[in-house]
Amino acid sequence: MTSIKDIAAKAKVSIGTVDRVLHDRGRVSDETRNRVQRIVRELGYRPNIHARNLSLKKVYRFAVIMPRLSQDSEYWKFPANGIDKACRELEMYKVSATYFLFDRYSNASFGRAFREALGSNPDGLLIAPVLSRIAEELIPTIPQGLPYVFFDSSIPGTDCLTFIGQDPFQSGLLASSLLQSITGGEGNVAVIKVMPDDFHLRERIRGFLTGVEGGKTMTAKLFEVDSHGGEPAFADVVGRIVKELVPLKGIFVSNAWTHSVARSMQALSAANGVTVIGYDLVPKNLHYLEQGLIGFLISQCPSTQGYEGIYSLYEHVVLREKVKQTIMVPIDILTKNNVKYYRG
Amino acid sequence: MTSIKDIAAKAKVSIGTVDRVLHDRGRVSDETRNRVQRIVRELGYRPNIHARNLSLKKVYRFAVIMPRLSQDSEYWKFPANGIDKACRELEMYKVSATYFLFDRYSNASFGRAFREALGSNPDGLLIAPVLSRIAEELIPTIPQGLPYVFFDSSIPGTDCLTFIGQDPFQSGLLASSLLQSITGGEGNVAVIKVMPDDFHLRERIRGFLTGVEGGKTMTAKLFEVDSHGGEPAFADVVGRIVKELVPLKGIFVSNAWTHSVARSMQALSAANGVTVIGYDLVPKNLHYLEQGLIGFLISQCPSTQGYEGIYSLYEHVVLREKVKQTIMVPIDILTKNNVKYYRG
DNA sequence: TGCATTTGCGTGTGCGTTAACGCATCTTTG
DNA sequence: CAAAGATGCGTTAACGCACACGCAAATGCA
Repeated sequence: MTSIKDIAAKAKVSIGTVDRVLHDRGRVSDETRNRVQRIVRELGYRPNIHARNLSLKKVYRFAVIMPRLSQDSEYWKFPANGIDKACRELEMYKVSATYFLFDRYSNASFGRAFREALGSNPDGLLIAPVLSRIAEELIPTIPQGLPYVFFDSSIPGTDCLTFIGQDPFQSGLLASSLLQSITGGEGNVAVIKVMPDDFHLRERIRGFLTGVEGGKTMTAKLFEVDSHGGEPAFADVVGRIVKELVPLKGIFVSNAWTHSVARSMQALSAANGVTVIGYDLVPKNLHYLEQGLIGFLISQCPSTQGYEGIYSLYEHVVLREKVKQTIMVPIDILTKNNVKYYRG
Repeated sequence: MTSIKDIAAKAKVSIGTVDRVLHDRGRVSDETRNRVQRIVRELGYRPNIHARNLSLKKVYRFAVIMPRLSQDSEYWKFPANGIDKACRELEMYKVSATYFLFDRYSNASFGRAFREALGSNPDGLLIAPVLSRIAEELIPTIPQGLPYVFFDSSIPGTDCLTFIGQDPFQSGLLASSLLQSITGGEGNVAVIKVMPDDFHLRERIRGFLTGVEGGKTMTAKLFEVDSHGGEPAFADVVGRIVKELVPLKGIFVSNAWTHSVARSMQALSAANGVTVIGYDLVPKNLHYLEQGLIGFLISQCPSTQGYEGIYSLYEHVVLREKVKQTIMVPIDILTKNNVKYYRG
């Protein structure tokens, strides 16, 4: 471990000069600066984090901009758990996170959260840009030099520090592959597109349909349902599915509303022989998975996403290390037999 | 954050006295000791980890006792990766690990590794007690107060700090459930028990058979194969399976030798319509999974096991915190469609 | 030339903990 | 009863870094 002292000795200057070079606070001649910088590189100097934290008074505050925790069947609680866990681990490094939550269906609400977050003068942003239209508009207003990390979904063309998420196309492909294994590659399956949709959700469906096309003789039919309609809307679409597709082998649901489909299937006594595949280990889905009314859930490691998001900011802002540009989380397959070992 | 200074002030003693009380190195009157201890409790004092590390010269060395990395189809490289990752993260806390590898099939070799590990005077042990007989014998010789963590498998009746592993029974149950979904709950499946076996492996098979019994009309037949016989032994048993069980719907392999089964199935051109389920993301299994000759692999998050093992020791020895008694890792289901997002 | 400002650098202090050291008091021992 | 040891406690120097301060020398400006 080379310390600032070793550098100073080798460069024949004082530690004060080395400090000025490292922190770029001027008052150093070009010649000295270059010499010190060369030696820093040569010795692979990395500041001792303990010494730094001992002397540093600065606290690091990260702003988290994401949907309200209760929305999407309480899905957002999971990323929040990961964020909280990371903050607990990094507490001694003076890292903290503040939430700015928005209504997942309101651009105005996103805008408010976004502005409030920036107004709090944070050291970094962790954003779930589920409302891509408004996010795309506001991202450029982030001050130069303020790092921001996307999780869940991304906004192309921005220079975010890191993106953490799942490959939605591949997850759809996986779902279709599972369903084909079970049906023997034959029969009717329904694809439920839950509206309002977003890029992520469309990619899942595209992946699923691509898988079906590449398979044998399984046929898939797309159904749309507006989630604002709540349970009745799902009951309605499931009713249509059961009537139209005979014999029905499986249903693919494009997001966490899977439980509403399972519930409707149960209500119609139509669940027998039909495999329901959907997304996310939210409490209601867990219930139907355990009952056997949902066959598989695909999980996108939401708490990991939150956790890694904070860590990415920490490594960049506090440790000043290079961080990964993208972190793809695993596509976890959950059944009633392994679900108890996943915590989201 | 209350510091040792605050305690000293409140107790009207010097920080030296507080330090002596905290570290229990005598030379303090009972009255003073009690007063200080009370204040420590009242103020909820926790040492500042940065200050501690800055002043501490002690390095923590953990000894890792596990099979040679090349064994079990290179399975053990994965836990080693997790261990290395943890060590990299904890490098600044002066934590390091030393490997003491043994031959997975030799009690004498385990004994040697064990004695060498103890001889190196470590601050903690991380052990994969795959040779349960000899391990059971040697564990009691661990000096009092030296913490040890088991991963992969456990030795009941010992007071290890933590056990990290997977529920093997449940993983077998999961495998049978997957196979029943695919076969529609009917037809013949083969169960391959790879010898020499151990508790873990037997539990997986017990789980699988329990699942089959609870199902519909699927019938399972058990086959044993000695892994010392290598590829020919597997070719032989697969030949028998294909001949005996007609029509064959699936094969469950109890450990990482799954690739040899897939290979033999391919050689016999008997892979069509047969779903092979086995364990562990070792390189050869990955290959056959991608080819579609292995349908599912069950992974036990081996790198996580190594990672968590080191962390458990770290938290106990360095931070002196309470740690979890058992950590059950998820039962990951891998297919060719999601495998690329798992790194073991 | 004289004075003010800037530039280049070294010094010193604080952060909280550890642990070696040392100074008084007592207590035991020959 | 003096010497030797034990007891109870305070003092202080690291540990590596951040940052304020201050002192010369160099430079600018009149």
